Amino acid sequence: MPAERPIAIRPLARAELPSGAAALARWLLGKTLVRQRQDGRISGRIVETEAYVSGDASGHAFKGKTARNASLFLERGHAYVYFIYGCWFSLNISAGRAGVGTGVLLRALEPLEGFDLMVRRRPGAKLSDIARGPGRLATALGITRELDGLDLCTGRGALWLGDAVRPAGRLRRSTRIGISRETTRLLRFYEEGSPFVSGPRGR
DNA sequence: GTATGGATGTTCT
DNA sequence: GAACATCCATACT
Repeated sequence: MPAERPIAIRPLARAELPSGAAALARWLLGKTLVRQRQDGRISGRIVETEAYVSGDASGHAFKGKTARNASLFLERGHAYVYFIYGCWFSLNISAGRAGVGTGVLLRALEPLEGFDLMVRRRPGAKLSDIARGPGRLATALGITRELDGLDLCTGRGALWLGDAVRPAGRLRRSTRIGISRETTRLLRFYEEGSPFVSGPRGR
């Protein structure tokens, strides 16, 4: 809901982030993503993530480092933004040591601040749909390639990670969505019962 | 409520 | 030329 004043959000330091995509993906649930724009601040609780682990055939880093996926090979806590299906951006967070190539896809947010700013980019969307799904999340927050490679552990700037403002609920896991390889691995994590999670009612 | 298919651009074969 | 970590409108039950 739109807050009159900014919520107090404590920035996360890199040392706090677990290393490894699966560990980071679980740990990020309940944490806060903050998008600072000219016209104000957008923030949300992370309620759904997917891990793309090292050596994972469905991960973009699988075939090695290229110009496109270079940000996945940065030390954990950096943004990897890519363009997909000709229409959408997706936001990932690198999860390993420098040079490894692993990350966490952010799939859905529960809005905390800046709902009006999100609606401006996704006219007509309901609160519960505004950042439900990776493409919608990126659109609602105005995330584009410009943010690719950004360090999210600075506590300031255009995009950064903050601590949970409310503890994460019960954690659930499932197979990942929208991939054609390594489809049986349980590397999608989400908060149980959250209406802000993508997919048909849990899974 | 679910199912289907089109749109769109970048990357890599 | 194909595949792609998706979304939305439309057409159904």
